[in-house]
Amino acid sequence: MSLTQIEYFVAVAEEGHVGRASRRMHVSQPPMSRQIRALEDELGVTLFDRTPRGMVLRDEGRRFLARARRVLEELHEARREARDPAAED
Amino acid sequence: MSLTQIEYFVAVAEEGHVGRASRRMHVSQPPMSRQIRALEDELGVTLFDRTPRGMVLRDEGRRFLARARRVLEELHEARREARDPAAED
DNA sequence: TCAAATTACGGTCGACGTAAGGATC
DNA sequence: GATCCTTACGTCGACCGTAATTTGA
Repeated sequence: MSLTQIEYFVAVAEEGHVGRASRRMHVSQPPMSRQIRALEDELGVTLFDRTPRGMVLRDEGRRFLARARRVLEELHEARREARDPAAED
Repeated sequence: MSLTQIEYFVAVAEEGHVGRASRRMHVSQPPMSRQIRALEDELGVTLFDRTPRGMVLRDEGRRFLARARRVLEELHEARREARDPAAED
C-alpha cells in the first residue's frame, strides 16, 4: 500500500469516476485505475462496483474511505507541525 | 513523502542507529540513510543530530515521531478493518 | 583509528502515458 | 454507439545493494 493509492482511492470515491478523479489528481486514467485495483488486490476486498456510469462505493469501500481520510489527515498534521512547530494541534 | 520514509524514520528514532534500524527493516543502510535525509529535505527540518554513536532525535524529530506513529496506526486500522469488517474499532 | 553515516555508481523494478481493447446500457 | 474502465506496451525515473568515502571522538 502507498500514500498514492490512498489518495487516488479517496479521489475516486469522492468523484465517482476514475476519469474525473484522474483529472483532479493530474494523472491519466490508466495509472489511477491500476492503483485502485492494486489496492483492492492487496486488501483482498472489492471497494467499488464498476458500472457504465462510473465507480460506486461498496459498503467495504465506504468503511475504508473513513479510515483512508484519517490516514491523510494525520499525515497532513504531521507535515504541518513539522513546518510550523508553534501551531496548535 | 512516502509510507516507507515514515516507517524508516520511526525505526531509526526507536533504534537510535541507521544500522540497527536497517537490519530490523530488512534493508541495507544506504537506502535508509537516503530516505531519512529525503524526508528531512521535504519537511525542511532536521530531525536527527548525527553523532559517531548514532542518530539522536532532536525536539523537532520527537514531535514528528508522535505524528508519524499516528499515521502508521491509522493505516494499520484501515488495513485491519478492510480485512475483518466485523472487528470492533 | 574505529564505528558510524553518507556518497558513487550500476542495475533492476515500478509507475507513467499513449494507444488499443472490452463491457454495459 | 457512446461512455466508461481496463489491458498492452514501451520508456523513464526511483530505489536498491555493493563498494568507496567521509566524519567525528
